[in-house]
Amino acid sequence: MVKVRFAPSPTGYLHVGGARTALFNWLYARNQGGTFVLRIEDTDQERSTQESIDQIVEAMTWLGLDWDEYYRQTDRTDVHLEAAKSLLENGSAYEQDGAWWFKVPAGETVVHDLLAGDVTFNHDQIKDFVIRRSDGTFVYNFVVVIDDADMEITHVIRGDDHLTNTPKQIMLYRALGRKPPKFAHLPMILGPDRTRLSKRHGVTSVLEYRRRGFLPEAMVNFFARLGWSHGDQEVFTRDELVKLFSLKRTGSSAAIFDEEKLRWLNQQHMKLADPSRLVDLVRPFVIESGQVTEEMWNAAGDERLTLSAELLRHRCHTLIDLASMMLVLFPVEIEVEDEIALDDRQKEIIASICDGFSQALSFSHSDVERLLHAMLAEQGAKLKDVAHAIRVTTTGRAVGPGLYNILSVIGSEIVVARLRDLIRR
RNA sequence: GGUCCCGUCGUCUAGUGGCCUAGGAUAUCGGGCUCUCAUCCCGGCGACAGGGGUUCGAAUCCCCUCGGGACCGCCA
Repeated sequence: MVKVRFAPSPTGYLHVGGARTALFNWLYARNQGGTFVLRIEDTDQERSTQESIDQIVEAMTWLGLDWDEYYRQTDRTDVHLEAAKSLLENGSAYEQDGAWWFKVPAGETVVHDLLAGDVTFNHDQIKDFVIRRSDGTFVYNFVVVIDDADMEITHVIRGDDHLTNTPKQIMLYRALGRKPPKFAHLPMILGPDRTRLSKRHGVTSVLEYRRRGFLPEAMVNFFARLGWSHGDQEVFTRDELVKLFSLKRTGSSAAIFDEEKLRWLNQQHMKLADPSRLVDLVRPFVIESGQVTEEMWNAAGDERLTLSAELLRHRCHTLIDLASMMLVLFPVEIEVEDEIALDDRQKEIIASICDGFSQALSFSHSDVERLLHAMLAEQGAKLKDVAHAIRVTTTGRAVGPGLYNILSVIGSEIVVARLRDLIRR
């Protein structure tokens, strides 16, 4: 039975490196039908905050990484103390200046890593280390071993910044008479300058990506492909990842976080998403614009919103892009990106189109097409003569979906209002 | 500095001795489609860090060099 854990320290938000580690643990557990534990490593009293815990939980929940068991390390102090005492008693540890130190024995330790292979560490290079601070609290390298052993974690999957800690931990397992778990050290995620990813590389907070309009399934897909692969496939649903995931298919070299590919992947998942879910997801972004009220949103009509989301999602990479495009559906003053000046002839044509539109009983894609062409024929004009002016006036932009489609979802009332406004100017 | 890990197109990767004049994706450039843009389709550019071996044959195995990263804390 597989049991894995993700063990973040609550000293800040969940960053993309941590999320990737969490995901690989979660995928492994779900693929194997095992157990996934979330364990908050809050033994650093100075820097741990409840706010960080809340943020981590929220980010994990957003990504859909659900856990089967939850612990806080500081809740387990009694267990840690018991174990530390036993090390003192059996001579594996000693007290000095109020702190308890683990005595590193002579010899060497081989880490049998599932990803890195066998890595040998000579104990000459490893100094005695503190397991219990003089203030009575315990340090990471110690509690991680006690907890992993106690919770019967079978596989420790974590970033390879922990690889050189591993021999210390294996020594502790031995001194405690416990069997070490299997280890798999994941390559790190680096910034574009190939150094450890940090805040100076821009956005590293998972929840920040939510704010920037990314879909959780796109993030999950992207993180999975940082290190793991399955042939030539790039786009995976969550279920596919669970089904296909394997540590054997995981590489061992560091990867750079490339937002361009994430943006592309986000678009792929927006195209895969159920349109009505997309509407639900984009809603807060539209409201956040400040131009559309809850009432206006509710009055817009689900069908219109769904149709427009389907129409527009091919043209955007994030929910923010989609939200800004959907603004044109509402009776708001739209920002026109380039000024349209009509000659008298064009005014005449558009006025006639407005007349046609305003009498329409229904305004479907084919209604718009029929009406538009009827009016153009009457005026002896071509679509090309006024298409650009109509598009820019009704949507604010020179580019967008097919004209019939976009006019149809905007609706005759708003379309006519915007066009008449143009003629008057 | 010591120890350890890593090194295929700009980026993510496929590749586990012959299927590789190295495949896919992204980005980028060009073409097609379209009222426009996007999607989509077609095509171009673009990599085995370097040097030695081993072998009939090496991106793949070995050694050295170089480059990058991590750890070396009473942080995790």
